[in-house]
Amino acid sequence: MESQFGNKIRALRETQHLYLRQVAPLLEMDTAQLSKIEKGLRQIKRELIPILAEILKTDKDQLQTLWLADQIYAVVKDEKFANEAMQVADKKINLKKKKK
Amino acid sequence: MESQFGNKIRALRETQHLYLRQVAPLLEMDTAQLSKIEKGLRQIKRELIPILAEILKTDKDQLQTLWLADQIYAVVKDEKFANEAMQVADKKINLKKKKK
DNA sequence: GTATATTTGCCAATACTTGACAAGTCAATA
DNA sequence: TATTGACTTGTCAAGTATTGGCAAATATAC
Repeated sequence: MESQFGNKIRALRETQHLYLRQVAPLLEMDTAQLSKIEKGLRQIKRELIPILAEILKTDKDQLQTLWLADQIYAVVKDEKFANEAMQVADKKINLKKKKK
Repeated sequence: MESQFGNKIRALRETQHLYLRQVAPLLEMDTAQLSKIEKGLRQIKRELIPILAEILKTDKDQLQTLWLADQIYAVVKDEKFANEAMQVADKKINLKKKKK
């Protein structure tokens, strides 16, 4: 259930001695929600990531990457052919990139 | 919108000269639904894949892998850091495997 | 034209996710 | 041991998203 994204933002928040109570309102949510997000029980909305990156003075691209990795992981985690499927998906992504 | 899974099962169905009308009822759906699945406009339920594999006399693991690749692709397709995120996710999957 | 195969559009029904709040735990400390 | 502050958990209505089923449209062949 735990998420890399959640772990990361919790670590960042804690090293900066910020409380949920301080961060949550900046994201227009309550502490319960943010707590769940940090523990991987809820998804943060994608559009809040850049805002959060700013609050936590960190790189938004890295946060976005972690967030996306969690999404992927959620899809493949119990799948026997996760690796194979990732390869297939990867091939398609890179084909797409070439096209541009 | 098109899917690798959909393309595959359509190809298999056609080479075997089967009609939607023949296959759909075996999956307890109507032709419209199966048509949409083949075109990638709908998801097939995961548990139907083995049944479909049998109908189409093909390897269920391969179908499952394609299906999963489509799921992954749907998550990452418009993401700038798709590749990086896949790497991160991959690492986590393989960690998990080691644990067992 | 008719017949058969497939596709499309719609929308009610279902399933899934979220937001909001209240009540809970835990740790520190008066 | 009562109080306070930080965080967590549970619940559930409200909000979103997805699906199933049907009817109508289109396509192809004869």
